[in-house]
Amino acid sequence: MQHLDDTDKKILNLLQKDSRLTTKQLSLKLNLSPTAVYERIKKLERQNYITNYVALVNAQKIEKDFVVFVMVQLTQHSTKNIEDFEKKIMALPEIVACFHTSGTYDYLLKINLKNMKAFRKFMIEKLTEIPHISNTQSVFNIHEVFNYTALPV
Amino acid sequence: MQHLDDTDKKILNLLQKDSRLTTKQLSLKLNLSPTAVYERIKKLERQNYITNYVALVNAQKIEKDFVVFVMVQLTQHSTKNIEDFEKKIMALPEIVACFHTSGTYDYLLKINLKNMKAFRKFMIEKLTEIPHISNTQSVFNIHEVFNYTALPV
DNA sequence: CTTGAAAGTCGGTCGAC
DNA sequence: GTCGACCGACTTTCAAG
Repeated sequence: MQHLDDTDKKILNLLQKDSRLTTKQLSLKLNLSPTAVYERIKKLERQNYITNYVALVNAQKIEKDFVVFVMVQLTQHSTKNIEDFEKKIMALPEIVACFHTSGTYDYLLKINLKNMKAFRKFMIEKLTEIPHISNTQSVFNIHEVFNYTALPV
Repeated sequence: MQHLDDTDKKILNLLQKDSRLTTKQLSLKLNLSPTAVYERIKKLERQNYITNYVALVNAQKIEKDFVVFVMVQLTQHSTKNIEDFEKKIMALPEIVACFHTSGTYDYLLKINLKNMKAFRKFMIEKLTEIPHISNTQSVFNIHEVFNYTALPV
């Protein structure tokens, strides 16, 4: 499968919103047989268009809805420093995303915590303990307008 | 359920990584009966700890792995302007996340596109068409170190 | 691609502890 | 809270067109 046809795209868009849709339900939406839908999904999985299926958890309910974006500048950009830094970052469960970025700062981190107090503790005890950091800037999330896991196909 | 016990937390952590685990598979990992696991999952769903189940799609395969973070400054912060802006932003499928933030800029947008050319087109034809924007700064993703959908419970 | 059928598994419900 | 048993619905595979 070199490119996806409209039916494949519809399947991907639907499953990105709700992976619990059965082949039967999908077959009704797509005017296809359940077997055909099944074969297409298996193909999408086999060819790695679909990487995995996950449950999404409510950050508020588990008290992890205080979100901060921390931009980090490194002292030097040697391979060793970068590998060192990324390794240390990966070990911190509060950091849910880490992007190596262009611009003034080298990394953009997304942190999920309980509240400001937890953030203060995290910064003092964990992030500033990591070597090679020269400077950070924290941007606080005031309101999450939206944050999709789905990509438009 | 006011608070989650260790078993609930384990279930949430496991399902956040792979929602296709059956109650039977979970029961073996947790030394519990499948029914007990089933009841706990249903409770977690009912009480909105688990909001939904989704398929994750490989951004590379669908040519949407060029990621840019755009920070946006508004001209004025009136309620009308904010509502207006957020509404327009929501209508753009390239924008996969939008956070109202503290600091110099008012919004942090995450954009998924094919390449730089598509980004240029997006900026010229779509983003700058939106009213009330005074200033933007684009930060390009050089490398995604990690980007989890799972939160540590 | 379709239909139909078969086998095995799972989700979901039940009564009982 | 736990468990074992049950049944219908589903997934998954296959044959045939």
